[in-house]
Amino acid sequence: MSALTTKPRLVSPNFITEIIDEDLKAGRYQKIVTRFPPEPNGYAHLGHAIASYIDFGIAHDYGGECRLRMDDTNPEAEKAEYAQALIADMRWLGWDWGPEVSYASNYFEALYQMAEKLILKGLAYVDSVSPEEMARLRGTVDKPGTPSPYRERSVEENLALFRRMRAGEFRNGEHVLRAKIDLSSPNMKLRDPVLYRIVHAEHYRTGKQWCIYPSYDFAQATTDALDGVTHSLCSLEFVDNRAIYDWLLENLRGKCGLPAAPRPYQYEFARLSLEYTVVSKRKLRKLIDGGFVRGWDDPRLPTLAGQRRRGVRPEAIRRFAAQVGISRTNRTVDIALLEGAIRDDLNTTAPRVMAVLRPLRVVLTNLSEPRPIALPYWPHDVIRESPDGLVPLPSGQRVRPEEATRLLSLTPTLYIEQDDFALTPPKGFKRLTPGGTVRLKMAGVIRCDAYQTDPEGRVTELACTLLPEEAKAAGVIHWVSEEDAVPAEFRLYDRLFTVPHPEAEAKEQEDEHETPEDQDFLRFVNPKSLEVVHGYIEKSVLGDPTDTRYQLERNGYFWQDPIDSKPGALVYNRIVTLKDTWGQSTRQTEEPRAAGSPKASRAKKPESPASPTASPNLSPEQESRLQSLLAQGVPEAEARVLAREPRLAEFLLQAARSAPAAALAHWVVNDLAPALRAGASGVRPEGLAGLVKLLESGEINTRIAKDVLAEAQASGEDPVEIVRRKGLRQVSDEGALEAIVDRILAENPDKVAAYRGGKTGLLGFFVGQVMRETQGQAKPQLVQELVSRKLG
RNA sequence: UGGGGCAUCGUCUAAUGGCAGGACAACGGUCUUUGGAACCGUCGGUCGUGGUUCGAGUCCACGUGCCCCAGCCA
Repeated sequence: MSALTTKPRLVSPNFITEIIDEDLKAGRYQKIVTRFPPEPNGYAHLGHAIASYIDFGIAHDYGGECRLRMDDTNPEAEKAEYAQALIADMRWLGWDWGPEVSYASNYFEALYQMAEKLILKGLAYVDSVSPEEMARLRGTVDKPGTPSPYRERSVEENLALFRRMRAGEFRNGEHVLRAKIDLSSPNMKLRDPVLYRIVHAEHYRTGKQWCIYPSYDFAQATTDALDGVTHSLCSLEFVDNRAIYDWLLENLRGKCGLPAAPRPYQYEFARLSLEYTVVSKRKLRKLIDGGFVRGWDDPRLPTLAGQRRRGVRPEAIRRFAAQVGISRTNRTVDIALLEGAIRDDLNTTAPRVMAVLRPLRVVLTNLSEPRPIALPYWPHDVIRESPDGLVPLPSGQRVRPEEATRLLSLTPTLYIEQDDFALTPPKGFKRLTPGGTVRLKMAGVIRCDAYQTDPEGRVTELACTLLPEEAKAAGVIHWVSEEDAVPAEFRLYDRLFTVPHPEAEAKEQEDEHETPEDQDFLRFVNPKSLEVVHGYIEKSVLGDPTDTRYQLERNGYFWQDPIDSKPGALVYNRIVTLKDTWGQSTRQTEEPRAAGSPKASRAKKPESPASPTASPNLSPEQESRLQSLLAQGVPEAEARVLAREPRLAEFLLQAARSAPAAALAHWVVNDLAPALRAGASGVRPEGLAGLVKLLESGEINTRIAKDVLAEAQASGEDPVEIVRRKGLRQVSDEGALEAIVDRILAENPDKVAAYRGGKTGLLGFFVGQVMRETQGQAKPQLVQELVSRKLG
């Protein structure tokens, strides 16, 4: 807890931190250790960023550690290049994993020993059927698997075979090592999963030292344990694999150098997808190979390399990750959330300078000589909100606001944006028009007196007059003097796809046209995802560090492309646009947000008009049980549930020997059922009956009964005994309750006013307060009556 | 189809059984030498049907929808 107060927490509380809190409280672990285990088979993308944020962030929040581990168990897919890139990306994000990167491949020998241990214990066997045969024998989701003829090999034979596998005596696919678990398990993952397979391939780290490699399941569990991981967080598609994870660790703990306790446990969270892009490595590769983008670091890609090259700062990505948080719900994040995080980050870190992307030449007819102008790097609001009153120069040096300027000059010829002049302005246009005026930012108001056009009618040059300072102008535009103008290329990036969910969209089409290949998502690539224009940027930037991010006023955030930009040939990437409320209203309804979102297909109102009281059909036996229950006064809703579940009905019947069945039924169905089904209820029928009698007599209230029952289920103590031991009793003394009600009302004058103002939902709040105050013992009906009477 | 997971404003996400709140988006306004930022406001939600309860987004039942699992990938 003390660690939390020193640094702000990165990950907001969630279902996993709840588990951690409990584990820590129970003393199960001294220190939290998590891990981020990417496979080095491609470049990290925003999905990795989110996952790493959760793994590293939670470790950070608990003052624990997070290991960065290369999950390199498949030599055919992995490369040193990818591992290096992954490490660089994680470092860029700012994560700290201590001095060493962990590698699954470092543990190959230890893992091998554990596999032999499993063989020795008769828990693993060498199978020698073909892959096709194994698939056939595994059965299907509704047919159990059948044992392979090799399943009952002796320990000696298995051991000998496994050692020969390691020695390289067999070809790929001839044998595998399998865990002997359960071939008829409804969980397909448990049907004797493969632990080791033969792969004659060169591993980027271990070379040809090995020709057998551990599978994902075997490696995850074992390397987690070896790394000292306490909480192993992974994504939701591995929920079924957790059973293997637990099986392995339960059988391996205390052996082969693994501690008997504590051991790591796996917890899963949802991955997220992002609109207007794809993240699967296969699809990214298709975009690259198909020439749609220029490489893994193309600024349009969701790869971290791409985002970095685009100019996005790691702070922005972390901000984004913090916002999307962590959950178990499949989600597709609105791209605006990412863009917002990037803008927020840059707004206070990127100095403002001017550049004209699509230049239109302007001649000031009444300006004879250059006029020097000191332009501030920062707008008023950033200056005002600066915590220390200082503001950075592009060099990073913090200075007083009045010193944060650069010197430019207004000259008789200059450039403005083509878009900032309109011959026939749309309604609401606040820029320059023939005969109209506009203010040049920090330089003065001009009036357009004349314009020249080319043969096609395009405006090529404006003749303007510089007006006195008091002149009125509708808007303010940016500009660059010819004398200060440095030519530059500007790369304007837009979304990579024209639809928010290219994969879903492609899938739908596939269903319709039976397209054989899954190439269809490529049809939605946005042909205008990159627009290159040539314009001018003010020369002040020449003296700045090349990695300076700027806001080019009114144009968006930019920085120099770290690879293509050269001193004589500047290239700027647009990191993100500015929010453009004008453009939005003008652009009018273009893309009516294509359907195809995963949620769009979620039937909002499925509406089953058929049967309002849809109850499943009962077998004759269940039907007769139902009738007998009804005869004993059990309400129909409960009776139906009980009729279908003999175990519950039996419990009720036993309890009903000493209390009325009608009063018992809902307790059995609503409160006890889950534990009863699992055969793990600590409450016996007589216990429930006793409790219900107390309730019926008015000695206790439902609140108390519920709490006591929950406690009894967990501890096995008799509920009536708990009531007695704790001295629980319903308080229905009106005078006593009234005093408490009065106090609660007096303590919350604002809520009282709100209630009287019509916010009647607050009744529950007041009752809740009184219930809390009396530790659940007040008679709620009475409290409710008192509260509404007093507020009435 | 067997097993598993999930369901809260358009999107993301909160709410020990007790005020359905926040962020993004949208819309409107204030302010602004950026049609930016900031500030204020508006719009808008518990998948459905029953049940338990003084009180249900939360517990129970039955539905509905989406996702994952039948690689010697991870």
